[in-house]
Parts: sequence; structure tokens; C-alpha cells
Amino acid sequence: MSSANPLSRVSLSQQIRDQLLDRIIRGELPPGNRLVEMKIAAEFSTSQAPVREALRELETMGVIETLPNKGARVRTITNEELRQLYEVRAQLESYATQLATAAGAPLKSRLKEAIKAMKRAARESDSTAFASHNSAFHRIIVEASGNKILLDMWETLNVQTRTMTNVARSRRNLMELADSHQTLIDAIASGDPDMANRVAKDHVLSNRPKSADTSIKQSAS
Amino acid sequence: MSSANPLSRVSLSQQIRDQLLDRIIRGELPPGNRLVEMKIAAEFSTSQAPVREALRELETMGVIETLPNKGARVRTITNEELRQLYEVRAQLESYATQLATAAGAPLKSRLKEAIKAMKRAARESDSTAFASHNSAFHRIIVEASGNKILLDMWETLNVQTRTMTNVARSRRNLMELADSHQTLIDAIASGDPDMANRVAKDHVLSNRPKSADTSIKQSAS
DNA sequence: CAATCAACGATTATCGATAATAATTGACAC
DNA sequence: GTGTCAATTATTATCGATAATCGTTGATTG
Repeated sequence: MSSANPLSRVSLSQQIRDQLLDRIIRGELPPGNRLVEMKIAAEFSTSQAPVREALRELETMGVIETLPNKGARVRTITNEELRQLYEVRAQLESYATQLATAAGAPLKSRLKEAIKAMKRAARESDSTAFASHNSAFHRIIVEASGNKILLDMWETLNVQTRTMTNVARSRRNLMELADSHQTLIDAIASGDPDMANRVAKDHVLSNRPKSADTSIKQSAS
Repeated sequence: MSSANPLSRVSLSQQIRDQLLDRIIRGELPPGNRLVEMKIAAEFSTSQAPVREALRELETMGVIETLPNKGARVRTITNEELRQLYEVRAQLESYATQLATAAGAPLKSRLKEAIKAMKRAARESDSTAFASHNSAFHRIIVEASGNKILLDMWETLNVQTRTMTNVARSRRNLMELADSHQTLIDAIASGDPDMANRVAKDHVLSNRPKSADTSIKQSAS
């Protein structure tokens, strides 16, 4: 590792944060799981301090929760919170999709590639890979909006969504879900911002987990 | 401080984080300002570790930025980023305002109180107090949406907005700005979600700082 | 005077130790 | 068997020290 390369200057705390985050997203550390500082430190052969720093970041991201003197757990998101999360996500993604109608031609082919990857994962009944490609599909759209703040916020919601939706799905279910993304591509390609906005909102809200679907909403969506 | 009271169990790092955040918001630590760990530790009569933890949280919040081995600065938000921020904020607040049309009667009087506080600050040419009451006004609406995720995200944007808008304004300017909030109350009281949505979006976008107003937008707002 | 380099001081990142708090375990009484 | 209490262990939160990195300053050279 050359010290002239900025990429090599990744602090231990960042590495620990990223690895814990990855495990949480992949379901290896499910909600409720205890995160014990000294054990994590031993695993990473480091002292406690960088671990504490990593946990502070993860907590600020909303991925874990801690109580004073009682340590950290992977955060469990209630059904109500998940419902709220999907509603906000629908607002952000519909706006992003609306803006993405103005993006250039490469967007469409990139989205098609992402659907292919989703279908590949579906054929292999690989829910984790599917979730990853599904996220990538949506991320491409949000990136195409050109709004970095939007992307940052979307990423935050995405992480929180994925910790709670590590559920194995049938191959058929995954294939249908992959197919449902084609309507988003068509909407963006139509160049009609308002229509794209509505299609994206419908897509997000209709694809939320059942557990986030149980509350009765009072206002029109 | 009784140890039986959970409120007393506030870690040093949290206290440091909160105080630094408050100073940043009030403009006492303006964008670009250096945050030196050992100096902050000396000021708070503590060791370096809680300071580092506090800074990790502030960075994850997007309020400060650090480079490896080079320390922390209050983050400077570019004009382009501020523009993007206001656009996202417009989306979130318009949705919140739409949802708030279903809230009960106490909302309206609370909002009126917030306008009064704004006007009081305007008469005293107290820009900092004005900004605080302005934020409170909008926070009341977002809280009334009943969506906690929305509130968390809005708070994030609010903090970032306030670090970049610590500009003294004339008394007349502040009074006009305070007055402009009445249309939001009227819109919410109308009970019409769509109209409230539009009015809120217009309000946010028309009240952004000039520096966030210079880019030409391609898509229709 | 400008450029270069070495020395020094400032600061960051992590270490290992310590104090405080919480959880667990075992002994004892009823 | 249940409840209580004390001792022990586990864990968190912070301390002070140390190593590594960076920025500044002063000396030297052309």
C-alpha cells in the first residue's frame, strides 16, 4: 500500500463501520443482535476506540441503537416505522424519477442491465444478490436525478430498508418483482416527468413488505 | 443529578456533540472553521476520545467534514448543493404539509404562536432568534405529518441549511418573511392536501437564499 | 530572493489501562 | 421452589500515553 495513494488512508474505524454495515445489510447481523465492543475489537485485532467510533457512526446512520452503559444492538425497525419509511421513500424516488426523465440515453441501458442482474439472481433464488441488484437499479435512477442530497437521503433509507427486509422469497416472486421494474424504465423513457413521478411512487408503495402495509392511511396517497 | 434519572446518563461525547452542533447552527463556528480535537478536549476538560466520538457523529450528520490525518472542519456547503438541498426540502415539506391538513385544531394556533415569535425576533432585528423560530414553525408542520422518518430527514436538512444561512437580514426583510408563513397556515386550514402541497413547495423554493437560486433548472418544478 | 530540506511542534489515530456500570452467578433464608 | 443479596464477571466510557502524519519554521544553497 503506497502512502501516496489517498485510497490507502482508510482509518480502522471506517473499515470496521463498513464491514459491520455490510453484515447488517446482508442479514448476518439481524435486528436485535448485540454488538459488543471488546469482541468486535478482538475480531478486528484492534483496540476498543476505533470500534466505538464506528458504532457512533452506525448509530447516527440509524442502523444500530445504543443505551448508555448498556451497549449497542442492531436496530429493530417497527412495522409502523417501516410504513413511514416507504412513504418517504416513495416521495424521494418519485421526485428522482421525475428528474431522471431528463437524463441521457445511457440511463436506460444501465437500468436494463440491472434488471438482467435481478433476473439472474431470481433464477438462482439468491435473495441477497437480488436485493443488492434491486437497490442498484433504484440507485441508478436517483443518481440520474443529479441531486446529491437526494442520493444521500435515499441511501440512508435504503440501508434501513434492507436491514428489515432480509426475507427469502420464492423464485417466482423474485422474477415478478424484477419484471415490475420495466414500467419504471418505460416511464423515464417517455420523457413525461409527471407520469414518471406517479409510476415511481406506485412502484415503491406497491412493493413494500406486507408488514409495512398494515396501517390504514387517512390521507390520499 | 440522581443516577436513577435516565436523563442524567448523557455521555460526554453526546454533550460535546450537542454543544458543537449548537455553535455551528448559531454561526459561532462558521463553515470552514477548524475543529481541533485536543483543543476541544481541553475546553471540555476531557480526554480526546469523547471528542473524536462526537466528531464522528457530526460528520455522519453531514455537518462537518474530515480528511484522514488532517482533522475536521465545519462543512462548507456549495451553492449547488444548497440549491439541491432546497429542492429536496421542498419535496419533503410539501408532503408533510399535505399530510398536516389532516391534523387537528391545535396545529393552527401553534403555528400562529410561531409566527408571533418570528415577528418579535424581526422587530428586534435578531436574525438568530428569527431563524430558530422559523425552523420551529416548519418543524411543527413536519411533526404534524405524523411521520417520524420524515421529521428525522427534515431535521438533517434543517441543520445543514442553517449552517449556511447565518446572514443578518433587515428588519423589513424578516417581517416580510414572517408574514409569508401565513399562507401555509391558510393552506393547511383549507383541508385541501394537494393545494397545501403546492403552497408549501412554493414557499420553500421562494424563500431559499439567493446563492441557492443561481442555477438554471432544466426540469419543471 | 526563491527553492529546498531538515528539524520541530501540532495534531491525528490508536493503544492499553482504569474506573464505573450492568449482568450473571452462587449462597442463603424462608 | 422463590426471593434476596453479595460477589464476580462482563462490558462500557474515559483516561493518559504513544506512534504516525502533517504543517510550520528556520537554515542553507544557488
